[in-house]
Amino acid sequence: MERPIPRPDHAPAQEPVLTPGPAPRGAMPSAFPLSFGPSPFIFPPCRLMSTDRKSLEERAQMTDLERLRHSCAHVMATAILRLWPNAQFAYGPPVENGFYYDFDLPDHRITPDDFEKIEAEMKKVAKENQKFERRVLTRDEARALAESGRLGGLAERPGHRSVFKLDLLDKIPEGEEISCYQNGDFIDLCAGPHVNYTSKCKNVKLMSVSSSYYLGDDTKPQLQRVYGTAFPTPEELAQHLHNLEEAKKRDHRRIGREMQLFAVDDKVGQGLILWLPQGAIIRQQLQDFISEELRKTGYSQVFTPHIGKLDLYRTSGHFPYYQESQFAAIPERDQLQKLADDHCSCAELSAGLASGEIDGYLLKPMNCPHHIRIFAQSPKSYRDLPVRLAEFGTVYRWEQSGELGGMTRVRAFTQDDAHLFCTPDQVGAEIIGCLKLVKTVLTTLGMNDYRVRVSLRDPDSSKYVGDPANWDKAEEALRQAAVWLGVPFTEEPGEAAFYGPKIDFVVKDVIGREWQLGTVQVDYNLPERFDLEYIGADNARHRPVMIHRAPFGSMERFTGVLIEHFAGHFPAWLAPEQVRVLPISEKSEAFATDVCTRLQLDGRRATLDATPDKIGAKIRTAQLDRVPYMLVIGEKEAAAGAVSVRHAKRGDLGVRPVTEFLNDLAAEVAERRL
RNA sequence: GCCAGCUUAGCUCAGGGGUAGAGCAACGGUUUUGUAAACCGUCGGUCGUCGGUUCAAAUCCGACAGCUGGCUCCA
Repeated sequence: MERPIPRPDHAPAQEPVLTPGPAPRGAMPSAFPLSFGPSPFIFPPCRLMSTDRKSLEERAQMTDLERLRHSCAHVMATAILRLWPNAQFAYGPPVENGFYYDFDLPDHRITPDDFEKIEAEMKKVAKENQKFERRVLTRDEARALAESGRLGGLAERPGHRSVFKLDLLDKIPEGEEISCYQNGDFIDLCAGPHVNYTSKCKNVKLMSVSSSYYLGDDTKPQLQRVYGTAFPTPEELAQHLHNLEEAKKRDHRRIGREMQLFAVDDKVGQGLILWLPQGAIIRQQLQDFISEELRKTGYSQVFTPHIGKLDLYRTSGHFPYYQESQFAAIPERDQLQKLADDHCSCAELSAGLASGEIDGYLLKPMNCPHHIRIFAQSPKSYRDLPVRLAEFGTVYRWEQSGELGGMTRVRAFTQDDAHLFCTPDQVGAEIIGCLKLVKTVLTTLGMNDYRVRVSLRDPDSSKYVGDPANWDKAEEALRQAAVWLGVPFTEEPGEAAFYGPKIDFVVKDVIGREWQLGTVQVDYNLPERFDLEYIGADNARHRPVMIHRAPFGSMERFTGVLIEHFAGHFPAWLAPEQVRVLPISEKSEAFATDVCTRLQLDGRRATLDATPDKIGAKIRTAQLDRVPYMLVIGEKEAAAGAVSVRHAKRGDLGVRPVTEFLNDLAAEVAERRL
């Protein structure tokens, strides 16, 4: 899992760049400049997880619900063993929405069709009301049980050692207490805690089956994993299942299709988002909003191309270190032809591209090298700093096909990117500036349900680039900025990348998965690699500090999260269609057309529903299309020069003069009211 | 990439070795309508693609593509 940490003094070309090697999985390596780390910025499909081993004390702090679910995992294992006695269990923790157990079962593949059978067996185990009994073991006793196949089994299983339990046993540090839990015939290596009797494990439902690698490591054996959920009462279980159904209705993929916001077309390619006209409106509004804020806060907007020379990314380090996360390099046409004439092999081509003997281009995985070269276009004085370069820059990442899906896990995405070049003394103020921007935008959108992670350096380590005094200042600035934000935050020492500390914003999607949105990262490394400098007040050359920031990560992911946040009911300023004018009959159609035209002239996105439907049907259609404002117009309104206003969420708002409605809506849009 | 499940009309889905089904949408007509569904009719699919088994394949088998979930929130 640990990757070598690229240091500026390492020669990139000496790395074994051509051996594909295991792709980084799960927690992405956090070691690269801006970065292919667990940042969105950065890497779309990264979900968050901690890799620290929990202490026994921490484990004992399980909530009651977690304890119940953990016990349910044991009950499920018991049931599965009754059906397939040869199952080898690995581990079965409680997780956020339930529990799972990983096991190897060579003679049978579990499918959802088996759930009924397993659940029935689980109900029997619950009915038998077995007691969960804890026993402390010596390492030798535990080992003997595992050797006989007894651990994670209903009986001794000659010839079937408890292989995973043996391995897990080895992972328990010397001096830590080793214990097992028994319910009925089932004995499992387990730190606990558990509920007292299996009768508590009645309200259970198996949810899904999947595969997983042992320890999440794709070089280890592949196991089957069954997910389940459990609650103290049947009512809570039913409520949970109901909530899941409701959540599915807000899934951005479903709403995106219903509202025709975006599409993924397999003729274009997996993980490549097509913004449909309706979705493009939303994105354009968001970008306009962000750009407006950037102008107010002293950013300069730039544009850069979608590719750059390979050498640029050799210098930045992206190409050598993250090759497996990028689209393949594009060789120069002339050189390619020459190589073809020489009957050069693909291996030679790869090696040539890696070593630099063959020139080429790369679809850009990040915007920073381009921005760095913009900074370097002219000599800089300390008076020029900070330089803030912003771009809605589209970047391309090679994700494994199984990782792709929706707008949150894609292969091409547009970052609301910016790079700030400043003096070490300016870092604190710049960080605060970034956070203010984030807060402005998130507040405007009513998104208050997020948390923040502050990644700090490990004080005992010497692996970091840059002056420790500057790190201290930057870390303190990040911490203060997090406090100032006023949302829950955690400080995570040792989680900083080698090149600088950072702050990440984390939100949950409707299915409860956590995603990183934005990030603000301090970088002492890239200025070094690109030999950036400015002339200080002392007339000497100094190295600037860079800050990477993408408050929303990517427009794709952010829009996906927004769709779910609003369940498709966007505020008027974002809504693809803001107003639908609904004449009651043809008698009032002329006036309705007039109103619609006035709305359009006023800059509103308005349409007229001239179908022969009755008003109830028109309202229903507009409602299902999630149009925020409906204007009902009959003969009364036409006579009075008025409209009857109905809001999709707030219902009937009464009859108002046309001009009043026009002005109010214009103000609502201009102020970006929710 | 790997494992599992899935792919039938624009959408949601039923069916299933022997002439392809429903609702909604779309289109045409009748209705001139007051805050979440008027009525009648019409159109629409080589059942993801390719190959195999069979007298016969949407159905069974295989490959491929795509979609969905998962791939240590540690005994």
